[in-house]
Amino acid sequence: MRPTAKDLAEAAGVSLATVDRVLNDRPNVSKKAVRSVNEAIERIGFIRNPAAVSLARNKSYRFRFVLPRSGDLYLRELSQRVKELKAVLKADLTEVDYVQISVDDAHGVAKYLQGIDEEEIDGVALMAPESPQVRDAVARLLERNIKVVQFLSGQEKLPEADFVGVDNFAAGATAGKLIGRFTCGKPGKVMVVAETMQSMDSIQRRHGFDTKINEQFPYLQCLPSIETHADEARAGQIIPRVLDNNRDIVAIYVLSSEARVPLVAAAAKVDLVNLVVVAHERTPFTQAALCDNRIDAVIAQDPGHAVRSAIRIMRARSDAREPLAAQERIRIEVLLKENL
Amino acid sequence: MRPTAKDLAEAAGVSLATVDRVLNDRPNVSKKAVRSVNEAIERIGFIRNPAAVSLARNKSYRFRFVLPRSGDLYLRELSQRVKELKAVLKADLTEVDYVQISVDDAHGVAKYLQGIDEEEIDGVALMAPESPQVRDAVARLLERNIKVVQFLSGQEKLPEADFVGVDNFAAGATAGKLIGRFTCGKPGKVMVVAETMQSMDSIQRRHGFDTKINEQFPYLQCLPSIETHADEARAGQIIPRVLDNNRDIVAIYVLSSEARVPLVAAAAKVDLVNLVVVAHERTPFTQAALCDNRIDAVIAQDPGHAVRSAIRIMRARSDAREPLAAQERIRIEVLLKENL
DNA sequence: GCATAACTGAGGTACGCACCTCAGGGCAAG
DNA sequence: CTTGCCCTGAGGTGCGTACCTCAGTTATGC
Repeated sequence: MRPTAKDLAEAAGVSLATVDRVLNDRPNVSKKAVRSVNEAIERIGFIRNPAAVSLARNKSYRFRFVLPRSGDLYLRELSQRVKELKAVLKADLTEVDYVQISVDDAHGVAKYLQGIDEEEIDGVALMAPESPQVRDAVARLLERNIKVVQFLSGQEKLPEADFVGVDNFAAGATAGKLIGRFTCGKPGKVMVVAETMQSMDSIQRRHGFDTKINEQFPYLQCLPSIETHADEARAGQIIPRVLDNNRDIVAIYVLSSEARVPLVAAAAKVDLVNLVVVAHERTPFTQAALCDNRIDAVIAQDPGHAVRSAIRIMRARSDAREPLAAQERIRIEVLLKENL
Repeated sequence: MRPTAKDLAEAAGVSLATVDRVLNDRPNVSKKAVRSVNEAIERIGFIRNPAAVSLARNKSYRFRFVLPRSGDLYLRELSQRVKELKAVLKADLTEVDYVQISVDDAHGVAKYLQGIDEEEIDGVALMAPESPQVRDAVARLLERNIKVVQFLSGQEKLPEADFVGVDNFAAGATAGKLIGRFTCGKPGKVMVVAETMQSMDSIQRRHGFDTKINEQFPYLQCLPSIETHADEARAGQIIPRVLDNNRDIVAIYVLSSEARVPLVAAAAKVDLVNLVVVAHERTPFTQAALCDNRIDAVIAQDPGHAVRSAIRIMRARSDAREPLAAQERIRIEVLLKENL
């Protein structure tokens, strides 16, 4: 039979009340009592019954995902995953929702975060770019005991908040490796497209990419990053122009999470099937493009995993538990047509 | 406030006892009562509090992983993951252990399964090759209400039991794609090494591999599968001989889960760095070999995910719930040096 | 040695549900 | 009509923990 708190009290030679005080860090316990209880825990292998804890506390969790307003297909995937989990998690006393705000306006983000009521929200998963204001707002959330997870996006990692997402340097290097090997030693230029090079993710991906290419495939020449600013018209102008001016482009690397706009723009000028194309994130577009060989490989981080992981981490933090690091590492997935 | 069973009784116009009978499928309830309760559930959005259910039932889960006795590094990874989860899951009233038996002896496997006591074990995750005897034994386990998960290994999938693992045809095709693209159009032979071609996984991987190569890289010639039977001495003899007889080998595909033995044998004759090498499963060996370029890519299924998934499925089945299919799909991972 | 603070134990209630008993009502077959 | 069966409600107990009160005990400072 699994030992209960009562057994623990007996084994430690104290009362149930004292056991309770020790287990829940209540004041007015002597060091001696703490010691004897802790020792008894080890000795008899006491483990709190989480179901009973949950029932007695009768506490529920309310988490919010703060996502960018702008965005295309990948963002839709993310919000879709949150919605799906919403239904599932209701059973577990966990309420999840999401909002979309303009993350480019750091001041607005900070203001939004400040407006979050700690009586209503226990944790926030924040997908927003780095800025001093946001850093500050996050720090203040933590002060108010609202757990924060830095979600996918590229703040400089705050040591106080958990991070869910991949190592973007490695992701870029992986893209570089694939482009290098898939181009088979053929010299030429590589077009690199981003939404913006302001964000930490883009910088890190680009850095990993360049490092890999320079080191191992020096006959490939990477062009400066094209920034679309998520503007379809702008992309439709610039990208064909670059393709025109560089007839020896052999590969395209789209390092932003949204590949549709730039690749549709590029397809107006060249047949993507004849180029090596690597993009990020699995979306209906990239998946279809993989299938008909317009894209050769996709570097992805599973949005479902990411959302679940963020929730598990916020829950653990709310319970003052350590999350299981091993389980929460998000993998850099390499998707080919064959392993979709 | 979240509605409780009491609220539900009120809303349905019946007593708590009847609500209980409906919720737990007890006998002696009129169809009318069932209807009005179910309708009230929808109406007020009643959801059982799982913590209270767990506490009241005071039930615990005991699951067993049945793994092969033979095996090298990947098997060690698997058992390691089981051990790790053992400690974590104790908190959740879930006992997990594993045994290793000689899975080649179908009769022995069947006998072992038959000997499992349904009073002691609620679920079995079975990693063993297909055979009529094993199929039969699994069916009898299910009859005794012991949940069964077909774990990673290649039975023909029993429709009654859940399966955790990857699509091995797709895994083989992925390996074929990588070898095809990494060899860059250079004609030559491909050495294919397996432990045995008796098992369903091997057959499917080989089939996927051949299909891909024939379809897209016909200038590559795949040699017949070499079977090592996990015998180091045998591998040390055959593999160098094949390499000697086929000087135009440009790639090696190790389709078994254990890559160490065949690749060490091959390395005695050739420098793996100069060949395209694709293997399966992340182990200390494959990881090190990726790092120093002896292996170009590894096709992997994360053993930690697989173990956790099997446990979640067995738990869901024990609770007569449907597992969440979307979460339990095991990905075919492509590992390069860069995204380890 | 006395006041005060720090500690301890006994006992209770609550959480939401599962599972049990038992009494009584309705209904059909004989 | 009775007998028996199906159905229903009322009420209780227990699961293991959190959290509360209050009386009583032991150290601490002065």
